[in-house]
Amino acid sequence: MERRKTQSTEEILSTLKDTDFALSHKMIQQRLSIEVDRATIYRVLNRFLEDGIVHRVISENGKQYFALCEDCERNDHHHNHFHFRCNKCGKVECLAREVDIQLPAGYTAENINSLVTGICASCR
Amino acid sequence: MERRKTQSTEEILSTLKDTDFALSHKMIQQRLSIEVDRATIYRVLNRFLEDGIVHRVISENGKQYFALCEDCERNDHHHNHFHFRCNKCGKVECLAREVDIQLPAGYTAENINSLVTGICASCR
DNA sequence: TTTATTATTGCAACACAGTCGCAATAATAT
DNA sequence: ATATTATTGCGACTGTGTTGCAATAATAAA
Repeated sequence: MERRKTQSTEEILSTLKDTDFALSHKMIQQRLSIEVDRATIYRVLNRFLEDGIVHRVISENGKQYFALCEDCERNDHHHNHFHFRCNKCGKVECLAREVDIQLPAGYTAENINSLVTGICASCR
Repeated sequence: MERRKTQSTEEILSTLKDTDFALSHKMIQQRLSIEVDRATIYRVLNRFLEDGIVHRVISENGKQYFALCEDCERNDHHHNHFHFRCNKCGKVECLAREVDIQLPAGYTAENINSLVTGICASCR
């Protein structure tokens, strides 16, 4: 199953590259210079996820937000950093701070989703 | 706006008390001995939230899970603990470990949602 | 106990996120 | 230029959570 270079994927990727915070599918759609179907955006993003190009955060509003991976290798992701969503401007940022998980004995972690909501510095 | 003691609220509350992990609205509905409308369950839970009786976690599946507050005062909540959802049995547990938030300068936190998914000890 | 007040409920309808099947399209290989 | 098949758009669908409204029921007052 090879991946093909299409206008949609290119556009979505460059949108993500142009932004230094995480985006919901809707935010992405609005920023695209071409019209792309909702379902397609989700499919592209899910492909990016599989390929380790982006990571995903779930916010308290139940929505998915996507952001480019910074220093991830295909099989060595470290997305155990905190995220922050501003209740005013709605931006979801990746925070530098890492989450140090210490699970009880016998528990194994597969995924971490850590999000703090509040007011960001520029909205204060 | 006083609160009234109804069969629904009593049932939902005791369901939460009987369980040592967080429940989705559906899990609650299934555990009730009486039939309660979906909307009512949500309304009751949201009232509980307002009153500081329960706290809510959002999981990676986008669903809300509710659990009784343990040592919370009405105006002094500390829900900055981690949660864990098992990918096998689906249980969402509150972990003892607290999250120590250290936000960048100028940021203020209002809410924390920290969830780790994986496999729990009993499902391993 | 009866009556009045109003919080709560059930129902239906809704908004929204995310997914999926399918036929049409377009990117790559031949 | 042609064949292959990944990708797309469309529509339909599932599920979560919310809301308006009239009916019900819990409490207070008489």
